[in-house]
Parts: sequence; structure tokens; C-alpha cells
Amino acid sequence: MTPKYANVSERELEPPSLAISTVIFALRPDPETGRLTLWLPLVRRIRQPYRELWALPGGPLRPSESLQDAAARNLQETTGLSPRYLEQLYAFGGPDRSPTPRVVSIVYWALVQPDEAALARQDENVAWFPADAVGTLAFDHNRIIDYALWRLRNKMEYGSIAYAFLGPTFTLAQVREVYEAVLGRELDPANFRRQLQATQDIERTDSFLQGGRHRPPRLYRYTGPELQSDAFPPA
Amino acid sequence: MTPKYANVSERELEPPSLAISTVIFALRPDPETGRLTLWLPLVRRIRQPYRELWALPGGPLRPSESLQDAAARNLQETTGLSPRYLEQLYAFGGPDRSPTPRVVSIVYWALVQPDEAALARQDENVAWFPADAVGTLAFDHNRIIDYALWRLRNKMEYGSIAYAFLGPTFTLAQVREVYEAVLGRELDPANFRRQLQATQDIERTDSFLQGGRHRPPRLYRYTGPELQSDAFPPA
DNA sequence: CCAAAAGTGTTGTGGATACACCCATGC
DNA sequence: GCATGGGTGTATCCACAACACTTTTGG
Repeated sequence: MTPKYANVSERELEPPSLAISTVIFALRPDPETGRLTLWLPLVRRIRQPYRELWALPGGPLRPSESLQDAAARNLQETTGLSPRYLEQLYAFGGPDRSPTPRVVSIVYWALVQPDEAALARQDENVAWFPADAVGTLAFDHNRIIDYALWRLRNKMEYGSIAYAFLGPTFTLAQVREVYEAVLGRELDPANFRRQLQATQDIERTDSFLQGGRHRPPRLYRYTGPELQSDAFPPA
Repeated sequence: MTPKYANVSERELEPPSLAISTVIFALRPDPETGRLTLWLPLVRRIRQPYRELWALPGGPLRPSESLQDAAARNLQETTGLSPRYLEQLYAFGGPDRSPTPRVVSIVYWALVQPDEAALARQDENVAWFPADAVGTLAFDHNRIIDYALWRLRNKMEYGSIAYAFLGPTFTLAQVREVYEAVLGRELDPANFRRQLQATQDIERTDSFLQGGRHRPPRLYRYTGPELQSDAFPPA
């Protein structure tokens, strides 16, 4: 299907092709330290260029599918999951991103909560990596992930995306763990609690989390604006 | 050159085409009130769809030209100006943005200082409009401009983009006027001055602006990081 | 009773706002 | 002198960090 080019001048006659890629973040405990860390799934390339290297999940845009829908489909196809949060990251289009035909990639980033089924999807060609140890990837994908991490941390300090990593109810300490894992530094529990309570984004429930070997913490529920972030920012 | 389609199903077989558009902002005094306001240049469409309507300047991406270069070229071709600031805004690609063949637009936004030559370029097919009164534009361009305005105001409250609207030297009051025009509200001169001086972005010169009918204000010079904002954010 | 985490109180500090006041120029 | 904007001083408020302290559970 894809034409092959004998040389550069032929290549330059073709219009650039368009692809959608997605950086998918999830939180999982580190198997060694047990601490919560950021992970992301990558797929192994099965054709040239960069064959055998790991890369971001992605593919072409289908007719009559929006950019966002294409990103959600990437996510579904590689992890089986639905995004809890999905937002456009950047369009990468330098003429030298890829050898042979030029590709412009519109990249999205997503937050998910993986379940066992999703993690089990690991196989020869799909695997989860700690976000700070992905090795050398195909194309400019290392750079893209760095940028996505930067955006994630940035949004974290403002918005309410943290809840996209959590279930329907959670303790304040769990929210704090999410922040600590993403930002990579510890936060004062007392002050953090007050900051959260100052926002109108959460609501206390009457339940408590049992089973710890200490005082059971109260559970909260997210009640702020929709996280799904469809369409685009002006919110 | 562009193929014509007899019906929708034919259209859907074609891959989406790619275009670059640019929202160009400049500050000019309002001809009525004399107050500084935001303006932007638009071009009249000379072919279908939306023929005769005003639209953002744009066009296809050329081979071996980066996305950013294409945006700078748009700007140059429609205004004759070079950007003082240029940044990617968003990629718009809904399947219904345009009747007939689908177009994915990667949109940039720019800040410039227009000179007489640039403003003179007004003709049948290029004209400057106040940013809050552009009328009904082609495609989804009204929405795009709203988003660009939102981003501009956002960046304004942080970064040092304000200087992109100003010449090599300026008074603190001029900087304040820029902020007031963009944000649409008045700022306390005393506090604003201190905020600016607290940053390391400006440096006092030994010159004063003469000719006012009051005490001559001191001139300052921008010395902060490069504004041009090449490549992309991680800064 | 003790350990450990949940949760509350208190204090100090830096930045931002509001606003009173003085300075230097043109007329 | 007086009007006008340039420029300085200062009191107040508020968000936030630091950290001591109390509470409630499991063992």
C-alpha cells in the first residue's frame, strides 16, 4: 500500500502523511520499592523504519473520526482501556522526524486506571515501562514523552487531573500519593489536606477505609467538573 | 490540481489533507476611542468553500519546511512582517470542519509589531480587524480566534510575551497599557511597576521619553530570555 | 500501652492589593 | 501655580509552609 521511494527528490513530491499517537500514563506500584510510580505502555514496531524498537501507540486517522476519537481508539486498541482524561499535547512535524516519507504526528496524552486485564495485555509487542526508564525509542518519541511528562506535572499543580488516576472514592492520603508520585517530591499531609478541602472539587462520604493498621481514614468522592476533557481547552 | 468529488463516499476514500493557519495579533489604537486594542489580519477567500468570507491566513505545508516555518511564511506573505513571537496553538481536525475534502489544520499564533508598510498592505483581500469584532468567518475560524485570545491572555499573566508588542525601549506605562489592552481591565500603576521590576526581564536605560505634558518617564529595555520561542515549550 | 497514620491548631513569611503621598514636567 | 502622569512608601490581607499537637485505630 505505502509507496516506496528510490531517493529524496521523489519523497519530496508526496504530501506529508498524518498520524495520531498517544502517550498513556498510569500509576502502578514499583515492583521493587513498592512506591507509586508513573508507567506507560509502548508497542514494538514490526516494520521499518525503527523496526523492533519500542514506540508510542499510534496510527493513521480514519475518515470521519475526530482527532480525539483516533487517540481514544489507539488507547483502546493497545490497552483495552477507556481514557479517564484525554487531551491534545502537540503536533510534531519537522521534516526530519522520520526517514523516508514525511509524517506529521498529532500527539495526545491520556490518564487511565489500569485493571488486571489491561496489564495482562502485555505480550511480545506491548509492554508497560516506568516513565523515567523507557530506553531509546523510535523516532522522536523520547522527546515527546519528556514533553508529556512536563505537561502532566504542570497540569497537576493546577487542575484536578489527579482524580483521573483514582477510583470513585479515595482517601486524601491517596490523592497525596498521586501528587507525590507525579511531582516526585513529598508534600506536607496537613497542608495538602487543607488545600484539597478548600477546593469545591471533592465531597466527604460517610464511609471510612478499613483494614489499615491505624486510624481508618475517611473516603471522599470527586464532584468537580467533568475530567474527560472532550473537544478542547477553553474551560 | 485538487480533485473534485461527486459524493461523500468518494470523499471519504481520500486521506485528510493538512494545512497550516496562523492567528496574528498586533496592538493598535482604536480609531474611535484612541485606546490600545488588539487587531488581527484576515484574508478574503477567493474560492469555494466559503468564498468571499474572511478567514485566517494559511495554506499547505511545503516539503522540507517545518510546521513553524510554514506559519512564519503565512505571516510574512500576508503582512510582510516577521513574528516577534510564534507558538503552536492547536490542531483542529474534526471531520466536519469543512464541506468536501477533510482538512486538518495545525494553527499557530503570533505577536507582531506592525509598521506602516504592514498596515498599508490592506487591500481587497487582506484587512485588519479588531479582535473582538471580526464578524462571521469561514470554517471554524471564529472558534479558533476565541481560543487564541484565551491563550494569549493566559500567557500574559505569566510569561514575558508582552514585550513582543513593544519596540526595543519602552516605558513601564507602555507595558502596562499592553497588559490592560490584552486583559481588558485596568491595573494599579504602582503595583504593576513593582511587579515588573521584581522580574529580571528588564533593565533601566539612562534615557527618558520626552514630549509628554508631564514628568518624562524612564525608558527600559528587555533583557530576558529570547521571545522567538522556536522549537517548542519545555522551557 | 505503643506505633502509626488521621486529622487539627498556630504561627510566621512573602506576595499582592489598596491607597496615600511626593516628584517633575508642560502650560 | 496647577494639572497630569511618573514614581515611592506603607498598611493590610491572604495563601501557604512549617511544625507542634491531639485523635483513633490495630496489635
